[in-house]
Amino acid sequence: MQSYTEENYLKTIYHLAEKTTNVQTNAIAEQMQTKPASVTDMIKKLADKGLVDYIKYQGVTLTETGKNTAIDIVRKHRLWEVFLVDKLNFKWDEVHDVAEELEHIKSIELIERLDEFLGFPKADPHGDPIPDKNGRFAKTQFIKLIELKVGDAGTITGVSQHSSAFLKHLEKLGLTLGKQIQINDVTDFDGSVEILLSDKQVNISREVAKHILISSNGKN
Amino acid sequence: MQSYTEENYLKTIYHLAEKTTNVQTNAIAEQMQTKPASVTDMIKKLADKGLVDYIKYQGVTLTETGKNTAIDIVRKHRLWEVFLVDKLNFKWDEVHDVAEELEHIKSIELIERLDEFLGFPKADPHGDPIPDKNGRFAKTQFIKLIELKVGDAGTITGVSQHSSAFLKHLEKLGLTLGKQIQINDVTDFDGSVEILLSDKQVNISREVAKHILISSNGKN
DNA sequence: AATTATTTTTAGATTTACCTAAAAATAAAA
DNA sequence: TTTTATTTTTAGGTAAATCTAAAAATAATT
Repeated sequence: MQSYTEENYLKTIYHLAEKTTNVQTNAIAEQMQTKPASVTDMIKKLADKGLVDYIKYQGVTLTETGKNTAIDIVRKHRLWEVFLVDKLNFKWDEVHDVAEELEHIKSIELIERLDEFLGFPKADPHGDPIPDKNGRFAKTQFIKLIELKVGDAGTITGVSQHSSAFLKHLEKLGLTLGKQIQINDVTDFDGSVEILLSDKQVNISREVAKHILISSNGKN
Repeated sequence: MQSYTEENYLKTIYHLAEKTTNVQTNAIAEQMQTKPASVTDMIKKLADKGLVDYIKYQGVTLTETGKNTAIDIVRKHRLWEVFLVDKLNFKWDEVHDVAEELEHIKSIELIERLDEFLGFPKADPHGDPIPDKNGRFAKTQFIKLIELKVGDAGTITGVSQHSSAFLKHLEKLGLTLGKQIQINDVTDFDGSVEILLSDKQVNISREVAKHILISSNGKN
């Protein structure tokens, strides 16, 4: 059984490990709004519990057990987000903080039943995949919108940026999950992208285009 | 802003205050499965924060602020219980522990929306009243089943005992909330009560009868 | 390779919520 | 009204998760 804090460390390490194999102390500290010294302390504790492998000055990796625990927290977080949006009508930019608390509720039964109540969703409101109860993710084939060529079409199925500002911006432009889009043009000058969104012409900056994930319809 | 632990103390004091005005240190300790010395420590802290009035050796009472905080936690607890039973199909004897965790989730918006989602319920799965967002309880007129006379009839609307064993027992006898009952006889020998429950004759012990709450239909 | 900069760890403190054991206050009984 | 019993508090200590400041290891630069 892990404490609330230990769970947060595991989750953070899990997410950071998606980018680098050995997760650095400083990176964890920054992500968790704490100091490197505190991270070192906690890492030792997690290592003692067999949740991470740790070599001094070399960063950490999750053990099998640690990874499973982290995935379980991610699962809970994302299921709660679905609940908040689908059932309680929260907007996709409002759910993160509350889910951050709800993810630590311990009952397994609760999550099983919540999953069923929500219809076993495969993705959260931002398109992030929800692992099943065995920790397995459905395979997803995302392409960043920025990588599409003129003429390519697809469906918006995710975002790789979860800040409220970004999500509200997308909402205003009408770029929400499930929407069909087609690339009309890429501006040479600033790299902004002209897209066709249900007969409407929308221009988005290169920065925005980087963080929209598309699943292509057939040909690619 | 209170800690998880402080909230639990306030809630416990609130419940104990329903029986005695000045809540004793030992009573709190017993209820919270902790030691009197720890309670004294926490009481001082709560007093410093203006959440309880405290005179040494004389027990505590909640201040207005303390009481409002406690009621808010009770509200959350009971709404989550409704959610668990109505939406996730938990049994009424299975919800307490999970609600005990959920009640500490902080978002006000969450509770407002949950309340609406559940249809603004007035009572939890055990018949306990749910305060509205201003902390006001709907007036309830309960009579203990044990106090009814032969011939009296009414509806089961609550229980004053929440142990899993008791609730399962009631479930097995068919004595669930909303059921109509009538008193057929009270046994001289052991004080057990014969009741009529949808044409069936059911005998319940005096002890059980003490903890079933009835709202009488018209005449009383 | 030596120096400088960065990252990480250690050492020693602090805060929160506990604890045990002993002392003090209050309540009950002789 | 003493004595005894109960309740409550104080004193001193522990474990978890932090912190700051300083030391040690690693990485980058000249």
